[in-house]
Amino acid sequence: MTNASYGQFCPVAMAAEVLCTRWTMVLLRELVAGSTRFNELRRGVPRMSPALLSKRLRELEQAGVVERAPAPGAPDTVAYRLTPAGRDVLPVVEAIGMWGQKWVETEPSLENLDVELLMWDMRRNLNTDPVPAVQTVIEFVYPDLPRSQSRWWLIVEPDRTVDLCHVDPGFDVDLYATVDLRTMTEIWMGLRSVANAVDRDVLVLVGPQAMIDTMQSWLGLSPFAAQKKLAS
Amino acid sequence: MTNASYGQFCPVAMAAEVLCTRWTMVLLRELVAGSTRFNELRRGVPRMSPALLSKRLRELEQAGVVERAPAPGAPDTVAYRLTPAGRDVLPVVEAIGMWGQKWVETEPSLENLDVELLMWDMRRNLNTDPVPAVQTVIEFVYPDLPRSQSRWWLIVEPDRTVDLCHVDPGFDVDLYATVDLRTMTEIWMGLRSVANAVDRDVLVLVGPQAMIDTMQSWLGLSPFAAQKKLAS
DNA sequence: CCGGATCCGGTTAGATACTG
DNA sequence: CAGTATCTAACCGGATCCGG
Repeated sequence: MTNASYGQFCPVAMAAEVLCTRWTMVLLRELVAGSTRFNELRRGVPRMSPALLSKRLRELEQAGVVERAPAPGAPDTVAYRLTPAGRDVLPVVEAIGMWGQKWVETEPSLENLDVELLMWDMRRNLNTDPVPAVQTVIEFVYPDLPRSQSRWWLIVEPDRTVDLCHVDPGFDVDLYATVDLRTMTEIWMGLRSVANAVDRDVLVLVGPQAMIDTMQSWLGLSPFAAQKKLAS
Repeated sequence: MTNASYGQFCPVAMAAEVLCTRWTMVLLRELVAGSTRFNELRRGVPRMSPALLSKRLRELEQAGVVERAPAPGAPDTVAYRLTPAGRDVLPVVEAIGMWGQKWVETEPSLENLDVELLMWDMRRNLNTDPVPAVQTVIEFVYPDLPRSQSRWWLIVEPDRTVDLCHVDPGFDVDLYATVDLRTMTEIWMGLRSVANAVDRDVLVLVGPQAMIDTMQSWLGLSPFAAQKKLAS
């Protein structure tokens, strides 16, 4: 209907009609990662226009990949959730991510840094297991960014949920990390280790030695890290 | 350059910029399957315009996924081959194909039948192991198609190479298969078994009983069959 | 035949603003 | 919060043509 189809009965072509339109795979990554609200999805794909996002969500709904439902707790708003078919795109997203991590030249895309996207992803992928079971606050300071974007707080609650603030929440800070955006992005992508960044003084950590020593593990990294090199 | 990028450093987004533009995944399927020549690729994606095919091949070359080289035996023409990065898209193509086989409604796409595409894929995916090591000729007759498209010959040479003809090659035929295009497509996609089609008289096989009995295995099916149902 | 290039009309996507 | 509306730029499909 909206898309002219590839006109093939091959499963690859049939799936590509649904999954390989512009922005769709990136949107699916957001859904797989657990975002459900329209504006939550928008934060994950900030350069996608809301009109196109709305259109893609409707197409995915039509294809049986997502379903719209009233949001729990706010029945007058909408939550988008993956159907069983949608949850089954996880292997596809993983395969694509693995390929990208292994084979795409990172230099050009390291020009497109976005601190909000980075912090948002860190919030989502933080590995809370090694973090003590009391409220823990980590402040990130990016001296190279304008003041309005230079300070971020990750708050791990005792129940292991993670909050992200970009205004001072007023809690005591357990660990300070001062770093430039590019370095932090490289670490998060698995292109560089915490230890290496500390050694070269591009990442400065202030806090309990135990947290510093385990940072590499609780950072969690992107699900695609460990795929390539650690350019050490 | 040609595509506005997603502007994200996430591996999924970076890979999707390269792999998830229109027609690209279907083209990669052809390359993974072993096609190398421009017009050979065109036969695999008959509804893709040659201009766009040319453009995509250049983009994939630029991305390090394919490489152009003089064709062996015809040095004034071109062969497109996958690089190591290109061969590594196989898991992606497989994941997408598996998802399509499992989750895409087949009814609409069964409207887009194409006998040439089907026979071309059969030629490529025929499992020659169970076929005797002498020249073996199988004739497919599609009574529902116009005369110019109704008869096809698959020739398995003693060295296990497979040729496809749509004009009578004049060889003795070992096995005749009379079938309608939709049924044969369903069988090839794994949506229906040979035995079921024979039972319902929509597939008529004439030839040695041994070949008939093993047809389900030497047909080979698409690499994605066996993923779902056999709607029996 | 092979390997494209060129032109043109229709569709899709991006940017920005706005609304219930 | 959850989208529309509108306008413009980019892309795509289809046909045709061209040099070896």
